[in-house]
Amino acid sequence: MQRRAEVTRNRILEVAEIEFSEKGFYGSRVDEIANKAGVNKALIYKYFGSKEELYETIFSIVYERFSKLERQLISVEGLDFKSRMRRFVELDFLFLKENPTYVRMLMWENLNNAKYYKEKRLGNTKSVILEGLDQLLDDAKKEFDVPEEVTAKQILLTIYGCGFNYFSNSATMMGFLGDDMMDDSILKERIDSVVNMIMAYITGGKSD
Amino acid sequence: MQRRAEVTRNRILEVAEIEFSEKGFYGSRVDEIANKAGVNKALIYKYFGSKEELYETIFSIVYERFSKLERQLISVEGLDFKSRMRRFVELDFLFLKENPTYVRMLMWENLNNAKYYKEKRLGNTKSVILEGLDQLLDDAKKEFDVPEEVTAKQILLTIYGCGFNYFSNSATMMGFLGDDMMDDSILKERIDSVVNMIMAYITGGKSD
DNA sequence: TATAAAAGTAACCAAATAGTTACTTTTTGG
DNA sequence: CCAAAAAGTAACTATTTGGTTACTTTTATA
Repeated sequence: MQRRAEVTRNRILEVAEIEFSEKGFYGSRVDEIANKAGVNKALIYKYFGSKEELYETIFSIVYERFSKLERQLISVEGLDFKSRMRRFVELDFLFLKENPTYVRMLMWENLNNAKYYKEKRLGNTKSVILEGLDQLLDDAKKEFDVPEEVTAKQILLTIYGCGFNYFSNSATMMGFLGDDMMDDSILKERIDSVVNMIMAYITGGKSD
Repeated sequence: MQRRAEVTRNRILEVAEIEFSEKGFYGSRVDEIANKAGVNKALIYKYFGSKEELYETIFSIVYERFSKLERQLISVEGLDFKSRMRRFVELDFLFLKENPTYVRMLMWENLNNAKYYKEKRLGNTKSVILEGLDQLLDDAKKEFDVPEEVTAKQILLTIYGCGFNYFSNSATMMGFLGDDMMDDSILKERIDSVVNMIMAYITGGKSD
């Protein structure tokens, strides 16, 4: 592929990512993607074959960014357990804040019963994350008296649940929170709360 | 409106709820809704005016079910604070499990920047919920030494976040959890974990 | 039971949309 | 510098889709 073609291809990808994340597969129009990319529609079919394959390509790219984050999460650094846990939660929230297209594409994907997610066998990093969190918990057990029921799985569900939901449902949450949920200080409060809650859970309240 | 008309109208509503929750506004086809309801398409326009108004009607109906739950949540019963908190979380999880169309419609709605949610000024019950949770917290303060940073807002975000996300993202979570997330014992484990975590947070680990 | 109103339908339309074909322009290597 | 290959386009098609119109059937009641 020539230089010019790569530039054009990337322009299509950029535009299509925004379109698909905003409107989903059904809501997006190939004509509109072509127009916004300043390109003839036929070129999209030449490069990507079909609307569906274009969508798949975009989803893989966007999901890969999250996979990269997960690889960071498994070896999170910090002086003690709490600061490592804080960093873990912070990295997750920060990623979600800075990657709204990921949040939206994962929502579309879940509404579509994770069709492409399953097809491409993504989510295999998850067991790696669980192992990493398990090791983190082992370290916690040296510092604190961790209750038996505390598992990496439950903690991950809590962090991912609180994190993802904060951003995915912000439109319907906005109203009742009143605040600007994307405001840095509000966000910091939320992160602090999640960290402290998890710490209380893990340490049985004897963390300080 | 005659008896027959009401039956027909309800049949359309039932079918449309499934269609819209499964495929969203753009993915749903008026023709298909008409076919599945065993009705001529023109009748849908006679009753509801447009595809958009039909969607709005459905969304209001589905959201009202959640509003009803919230009215239950504010006056949750129980012997002590922990059992009331448990009941609160249980009711939320149970509702989400039994109302998959609500979960999906709220996801569509959030992807649509809460257009109808805002238009219809839904979510006004949220401040009522916050007040209810505040009163629950006041009761907790009689029993336990509750840290200052603990607020109704943060607890609600945690419960709603963990609850909603568990169901909304189950398709992409399934893979890494391995289990059947809808299995009663797995679900009970999750609820227990959320309750215990919140209790540890609120009581500073001195709940038992 | 006659009739008016309500319930319901067949068949159509205009616009939109995914995808294709035959063509022109640009780039590059010998 | 020129021919072949790659990049890119204009204009088309078949189908789908939201929406409408003119019509028939059913129901209730005076």
